[in-house]
Amino acid sequence: MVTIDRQEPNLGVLLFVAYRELEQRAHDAVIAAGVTDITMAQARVMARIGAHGTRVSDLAVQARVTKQSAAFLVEQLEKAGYVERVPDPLDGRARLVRLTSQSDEVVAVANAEVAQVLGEWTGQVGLGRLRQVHQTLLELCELID
Amino acid sequence: MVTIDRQEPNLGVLLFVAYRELEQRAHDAVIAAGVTDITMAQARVMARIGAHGTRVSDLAVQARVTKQSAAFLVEQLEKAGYVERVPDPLDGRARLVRLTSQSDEVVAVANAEVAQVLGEWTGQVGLGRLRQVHQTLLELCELID
DNA sequence: TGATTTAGACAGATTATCTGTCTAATCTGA
DNA sequence: TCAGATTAGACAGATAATCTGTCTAAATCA
Repeated sequence: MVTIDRQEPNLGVLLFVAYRELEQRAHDAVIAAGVTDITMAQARVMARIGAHGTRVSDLAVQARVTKQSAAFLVEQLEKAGYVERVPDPLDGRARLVRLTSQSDEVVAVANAEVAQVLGEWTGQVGLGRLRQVHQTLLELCELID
Repeated sequence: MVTIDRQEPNLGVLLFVAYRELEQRAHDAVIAAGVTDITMAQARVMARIGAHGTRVSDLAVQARVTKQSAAFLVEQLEKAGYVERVPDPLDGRARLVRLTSQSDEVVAVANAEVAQVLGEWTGQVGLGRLRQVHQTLLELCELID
């Protein structure tokens, strides 16, 4: 019997709070920078688009939504000009979703705010322990995915 | 400049994956146990109800939604019999949301599945490192909340 | 090559979420 | 003490996000 938990707040809540803080702060920063037409759900999908493009079905898996939901969000982002869809040269059925240059500023602002938050977190627990968390979660995610 | 990140997958994504795995596995287990009328959003609120009851506005803050959204989810849970609302003896405006005995089985199943997942995670990274993550997140959440 | 799987599009329904407004109770400060 | 500000929650309405189900075309597999 593993007894890491049982006392509140449990690990699930803690993971949620930390995850949500990072997401909300990044989103708030983007809004503050004048980009007001990207929702959190859209941003969640956007954040999972790889450098060379990602399929909608892969985005769906990574964002933990159905592919229909992911497709809906990608459609909004495309209409707003933040992403484009190009044919996948390796698979005639598929299309790769890619960030457009219009997203560059958004990504930069979001990354800067994430760095800011991580700085605050480092001030609280130290860089070593934050890196331990990162490394451990990395190994856990390998198990999960 | 903090450089814990910059390489994918970043900490935000890792936190999301771990959080979501725990939440989804717990929810799946509850469904598998025959309780099919609790949604993930409802469960998210339910999981934040304290032993002696919690106000809707506090649930809203903890679940990171508006109090209207929290009230809506509590209303569904109340209709389904999983929670009840009682007057708060300390504040005439407020009502405390409490779990009913009908929730006992749900909580037990969810807790058992969480323990199962944590066991799997322990197998992957060891108990010590999992506890480190828990402790560090605890301190980060103090900063955040 | 025929059967199965996969990627995505399309349609429709439901759920979750928000903003805005209102009342009553509590708290605060002069 | 009391008037103003704040807080808890209810009510209404709108929008966003999400799901299930179905379909076609392309790829994979046996």
